[in-house]
Amino acid sequence: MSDADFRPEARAPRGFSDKRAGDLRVERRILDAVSKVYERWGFEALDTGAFEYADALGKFLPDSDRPNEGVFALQDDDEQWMALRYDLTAPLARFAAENWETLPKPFRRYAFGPVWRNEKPGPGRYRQFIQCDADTVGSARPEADAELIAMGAEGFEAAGLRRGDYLFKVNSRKLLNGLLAAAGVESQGQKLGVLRAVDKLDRLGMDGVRLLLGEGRKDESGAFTKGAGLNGKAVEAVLAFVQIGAGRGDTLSRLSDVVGGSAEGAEGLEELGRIETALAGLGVGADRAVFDPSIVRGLEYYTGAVFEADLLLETTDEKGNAVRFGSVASGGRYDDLVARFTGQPIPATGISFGVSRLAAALRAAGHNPVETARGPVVVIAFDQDQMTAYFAAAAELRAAGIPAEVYLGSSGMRPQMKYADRRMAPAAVIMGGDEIAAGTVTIKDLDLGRALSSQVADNEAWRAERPGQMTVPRDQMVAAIAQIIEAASREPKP
RNA sequence: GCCGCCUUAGCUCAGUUGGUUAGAGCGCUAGAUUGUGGAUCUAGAGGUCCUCGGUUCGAGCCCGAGAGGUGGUACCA
Repeated sequence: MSDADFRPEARAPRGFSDKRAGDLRVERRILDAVSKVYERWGFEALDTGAFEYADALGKFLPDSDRPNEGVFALQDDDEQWMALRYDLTAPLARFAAENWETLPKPFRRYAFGPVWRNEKPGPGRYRQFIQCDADTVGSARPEADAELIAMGAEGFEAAGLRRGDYLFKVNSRKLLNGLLAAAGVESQGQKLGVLRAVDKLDRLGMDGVRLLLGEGRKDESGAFTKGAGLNGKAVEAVLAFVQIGAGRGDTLSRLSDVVGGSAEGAEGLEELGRIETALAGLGVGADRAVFDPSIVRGLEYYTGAVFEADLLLETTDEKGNAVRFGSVASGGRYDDLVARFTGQPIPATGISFGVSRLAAALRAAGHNPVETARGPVVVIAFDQDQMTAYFAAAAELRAAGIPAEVYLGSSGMRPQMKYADRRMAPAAVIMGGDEIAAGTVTIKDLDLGRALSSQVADNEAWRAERPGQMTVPRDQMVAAIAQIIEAASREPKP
């Protein structure tokens, strides 16, 4: 095949999705609402570039053998590795370290934008997606954690969720660490294994987690997952811990019986107590945030409080099957991340909204149905010699704040009407020879026609009736169309 | 990464034990209707049957490998 014969297949790379007007509107509305909440709480906006030097991103460093493991990386012309950011936290840690001397401390910033992960895509799992984060750098106070939780709850409601649709679950890494220390578990590998096992509680149940805490577990397909290798006593201690149950003050007092004995556990408990006090002051009750020892988050870097928000509302896909969205917001305390750069320990805590996932969840729940985006008023290009008049009419509409366009295809009138219909235009403007000679315009209320069309079976009658059509003096065009649009926004569409 | 299932028109799918020119519905384009959207009728366009290799006189169908999708599992900063 010669080069000239080659035809590329028109397709988006897997894991990357095209978003049309309806999707974008939902997404922007969420970003806008959540950003406003963040600003109201005193977080300043920060935008950093899509790329970071790879060594700033942390654990998953690209190298020449496997440059794109986990991230999308490339080598700059000075041979330094750069990679697309995989979250907004690593760039913040870099920025905070770089500018620490001059920043007001604690530094409170929010950021939103796409992040990229080079991993296997799946349904609802993309290689590019949008996050919206808020972080406080330079405060070790548990109240900073509590504030993020309360603000996250406010963010959900601003984005369109109702109270009761979501629930924050809060825990502290220090509790489990203290418990494991008291049980004699020291190895980092074992601790990580415990985190991963507990993280699967909702899926595998208590028995599955028990196996994963001990020797390991064989799943239905026969694959074997190696366990954390705890002894029987330690396994039962962890299971007793995660079964304490979710709640507020009651949960804290039950927790104190189990982990109060160890120094780190007592410290974690004291911090959760201060979070409880702060949440109470902020008016966040048990209907919006609870303590739940089974929430651990898989990530290694968390050092203290961890939390995530689940959606409680019922959602179904196109086929009516129930869909469970994972957590749509999550976060926690990471006191060591900035120290990677500065050597100085700088405490930090943050929350991250999964905007794309929240948008999908809102749609699935039918809260914010993605309506077909409203199109512009279409000025029919009836007579090529009158284009000046058409552009003038469109300009006049735009000046009045009404989206409008002149049809710029090459088809006749019928396809132009079809075009206006398909764009969901509220109205079409017709200026043929008759109208121009008489100093009038014909305006067609397309919504009215849409509503009437179901009752008309025969095309003769449909055409003769000219539903929703009126002819008005040219200088009343804008007013007439404004009236049509105003009526459309008041009445629900058919 | 590992295991199962799937891949035929833009979409949803049918396609007989392996047999001539691969079909349907929806959608799309045009006409009926030279200045009018929907419905109806008529006509039309649209296919490397995922790819490569093998078996066979003959493969959409059988065999092997690969790719993509999907469900589970592992990982997930």
